[in-house]
Order: sequence, then C-alpha cells, then structure tokens
Amino acid sequence: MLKIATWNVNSLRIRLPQVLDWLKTQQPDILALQETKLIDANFPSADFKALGYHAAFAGQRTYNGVALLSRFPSVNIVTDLPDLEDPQRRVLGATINDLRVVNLYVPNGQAVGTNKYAYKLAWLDKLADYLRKQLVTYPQLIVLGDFNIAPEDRDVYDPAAWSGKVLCSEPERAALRRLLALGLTDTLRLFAQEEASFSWWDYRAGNFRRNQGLRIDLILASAALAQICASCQVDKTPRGWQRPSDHAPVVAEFAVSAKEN
DNA sequence: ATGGTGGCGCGGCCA
Repeated sequence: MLKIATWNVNSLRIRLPQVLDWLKTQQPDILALQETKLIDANFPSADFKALGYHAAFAGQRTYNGVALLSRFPSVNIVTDLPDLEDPQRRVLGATINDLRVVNLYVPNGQAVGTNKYAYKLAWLDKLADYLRKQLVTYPQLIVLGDFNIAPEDRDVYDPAAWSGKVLCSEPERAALRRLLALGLTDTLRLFAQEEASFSWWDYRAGNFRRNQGLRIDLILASAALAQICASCQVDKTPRGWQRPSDHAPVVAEFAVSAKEN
C-alpha cells in the first residue's frame, strides 16, 4: 500500500517537531508540505534524512514554500507553472518511482474582488493548462495540497455565512471543477466520511473546538490511481496538539505493491 | 462582536 499525505504546516521551523512525530507514527511514503516559510538554505533536510526521507523543496522567506518528503527520491522536479512569472513558491512537481506528484499551495485570494483574488483565478487557469498536459505525460498523477477552495457546501461548517466569500465563491469552485473535469478525482469523496469533515479551522474564536472548519486540503488522483485508491481521510489529531498548524493532514492510501513504490 | 489568533520579524502583512 502506498500512503501519501498533504499538510499545510504554517511554518516548518515552528512545526518541525510535530512533523517528525507525525512521520514516525504514520510512516507515509510521501508527505507534501505547504507554507514551509523557509528559504532553501534553511530547509531541515538532515532531520528528515534521519527518518529515512528524501526531501525536495521550493521555499522563500516569510511566506509560501512547498516541500515533498518521500521514501524514494524525487526526480524531474518542477517549481513553477509554465507561462506564469511568479516569485511565490507554490508549486513542486516531481516523479517518485512510477508516480507523478504535484504539490500545490494555491493562492488564498484574501477577499473576492481584490487583486489577490484575481491573481488566484489567473493562477488556477495556468494550473489547469499545466495539469491537462501533465495528465497526458503521466497517467499516474496525484495533485495534492492546500487548494484554498472548499469544493461544495458540505465542505463548509456554515455555508450560508460563507456563501460567495473567498474560499467558497462560485468562480473559485468553478475553477476547481475544471481541474476535476480534466480527469481528476477528489479521493476523500470516494469513501464515506463524517458529516462535517474539514481540514482547516481558523485559529480564532475556538473554531476547532466547535469543529467550525472548511475542507480546503485535497488529494486528487488521475483515473488510473482513483481506481486503486483504498482510503482517504483527514487526521484531525495534530490540529489538537499544543501550538498546532491551523490545518490538519489529509492521508490517502493506494493499492500498489511496495516493490513499485 | 467589521472582532477574534498565529507566524514572521519588529511594523504591518498575510492567512
């Protein structure tokens, strides 16, 4: 079984002990991280190597930053969307054995109507172009990360309050549906879940305690992989730890032999 | 409750 996970850690410097603990207990084959907020020179590769993980990363100071930790090395690494001039480190594509993995930190968008929202929609357009081509080259494609979009109302604790707001607006949801229409499956929805299954809870106002969250962290799989997807769930445990990230890990398993991956 | 909390880095931005 191949176990692959995504986790927005909101600063890998602060969260490194939690990530190391989680790797030890969950032992995923691949972990995609977002919001590492580290320049590459400061990436803690040695700490992961000590646990048997290769690391690939694309970071910057203060904001953004993505990384891939994996039992087998990453090759053919890509850190930018084609045809998009962008200093923000939000993309990390890599081939790990027979699998193509694209780790994303989709722009937040701040608020509908802002420049950041327009950047988010333009970014998602470029992403769709890229993934369309990736699917041709790599039938075994996983696209995962912090999408900063709640796909449907059932992914939102209070759909009425969030209606039309950033993370839930119709243009964002339409952009996500266009990604799915390329031939990608939202693997969590292949399996029965608790009614309110979220992956992010605002730090403010005790939102996690009341399970007032959104599901914005997704693991998408191409048809060949969706067919052999054996499970997908949110691991809420780390969100309850002391000084947590505001996101929880999402974990999916695929029925491939250990020899292949 | 137009607030609230957290990370970065030291004032204000971003989420």
